[in-house]
Amino acid sequence: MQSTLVKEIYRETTRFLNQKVELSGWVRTVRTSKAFGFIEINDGSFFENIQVVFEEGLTNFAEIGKLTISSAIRIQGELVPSPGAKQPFELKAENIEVLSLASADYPLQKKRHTFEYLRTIAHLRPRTNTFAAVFRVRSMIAYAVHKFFQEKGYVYVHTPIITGSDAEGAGEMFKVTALDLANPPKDGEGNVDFSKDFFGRVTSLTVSGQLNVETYCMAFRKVYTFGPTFRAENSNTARHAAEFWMIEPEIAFADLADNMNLAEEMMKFLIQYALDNAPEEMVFFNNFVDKTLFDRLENILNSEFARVTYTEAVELLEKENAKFEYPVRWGMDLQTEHERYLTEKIFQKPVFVSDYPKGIKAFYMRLNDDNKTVAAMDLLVPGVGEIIGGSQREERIEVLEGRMQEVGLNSEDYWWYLDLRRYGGVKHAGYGLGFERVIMYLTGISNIRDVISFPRTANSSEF
RNA sequence: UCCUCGAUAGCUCAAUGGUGGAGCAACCGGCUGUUAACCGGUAGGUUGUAGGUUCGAGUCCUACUCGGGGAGCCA
Repeated sequence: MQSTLVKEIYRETTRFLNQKVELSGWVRTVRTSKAFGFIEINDGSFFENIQVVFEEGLTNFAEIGKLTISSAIRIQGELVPSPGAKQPFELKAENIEVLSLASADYPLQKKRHTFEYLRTIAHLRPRTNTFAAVFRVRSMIAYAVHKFFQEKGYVYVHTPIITGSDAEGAGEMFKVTALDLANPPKDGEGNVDFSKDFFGRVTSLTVSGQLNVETYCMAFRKVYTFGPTFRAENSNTARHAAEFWMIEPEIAFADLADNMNLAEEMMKFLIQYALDNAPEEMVFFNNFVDKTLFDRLENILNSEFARVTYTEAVELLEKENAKFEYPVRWGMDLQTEHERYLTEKIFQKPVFVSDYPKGIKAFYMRLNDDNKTVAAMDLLVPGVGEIIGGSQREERIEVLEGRMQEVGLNSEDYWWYLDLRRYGGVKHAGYGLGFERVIMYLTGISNIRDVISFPRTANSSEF
């Protein structure tokens, strides 16, 4: 008999009802009585379990009644309507084969566990309802990201993981070296001589694919990256990780407004995709993780994101200065408390904040005509904070070189980046989207460590 | 990295400076439709690590490790 998947049974019930089927899966719970019992199994194909009924007529009835949680079994039987209220159908077992008996000290019990504990058993936590739901949604949303951009004609560019550009200013970098760290070669001044290293220079793990992907943008017009990103910041928060995935679209012949339009359309697409394609998981999140999830997501789908300039945001916030630990004034970067107040209290939905003072933003962002602000934008969302950071890029070479000088960068190190402005450079824009932050936003999970399979944070790289 | 709170049975938590307990899980038994099944019983401990104060420390002090919340940095 050919094995059937639980997902097929749920999605095409009439095809299987009152038919013989074979299932295989892992035991989630066993409830026994003297002459019969129930097993719920999960076969990995679907969020929901299926209930198996077994009776004392089975030759191995006693053995089956003592099955431990997470044991693997194969069942042949008939799919029948269930008299119980909690499931529409159940499998009446005619034969149950024990494929693998799990040790009784299996650490996941039939009870609620804290996320903190589950992080210590990251190799087992995808077997829980919550993490099964999180990681199935994560997989679907990764696909949805590609679907969104590919169907719009974007070219997916694999930018390098190892980079020699050392001074992008996006964060502390992890060094990549093949030198013997116990005995590295030294130069005349006693410093490590990286010219003897594998690449003949200092190299690091990428903190952003942006500078590289801009080059492909000038060839393909619409491009995106989607890959791992590394920051050696000693951040200890619920929304930072040392290794995370980032999506960076870049569009030519486009300005900051086009950039924001794209970001808004993409966010709505991803939300709709999750609701349409993972309904069981999303209902679970709404019931057990964040009871406001559906209200929040529906509100976003049905409304336009707010858009304010930094200057307007500062004016709005200054009226509320009494409420803040750090009062707002023009020229300072917005504190987390200010960002939260904007998106959670004033607008109560996602808000783009644009046109920040040039002094607090990166050198490559396009200088506005006021000479004081740059065409940058952050997307702030309730509960998560900054989920997107982007800008229109400076395409005027003399302005760009001037900005690099202001912030102390050596333009020779960026010769190929500057070349883009020499050879058909046009206005263009792009942004970086933190993939994990999207998953947090879509699921209501509040710690980034719980939306990455094996999170890497400071002092934490077990598994 | 800073502020703050915490770490006790496999898990979630109690225990006034004076004999470390409970619920759940595990194990044994019972139960004819269960739904985190239920009922009875058994076993389970170097109180995060290293020092210190004290007649006596889970409890007080110091350092460290890890975790939660907040901040900085950002995605």
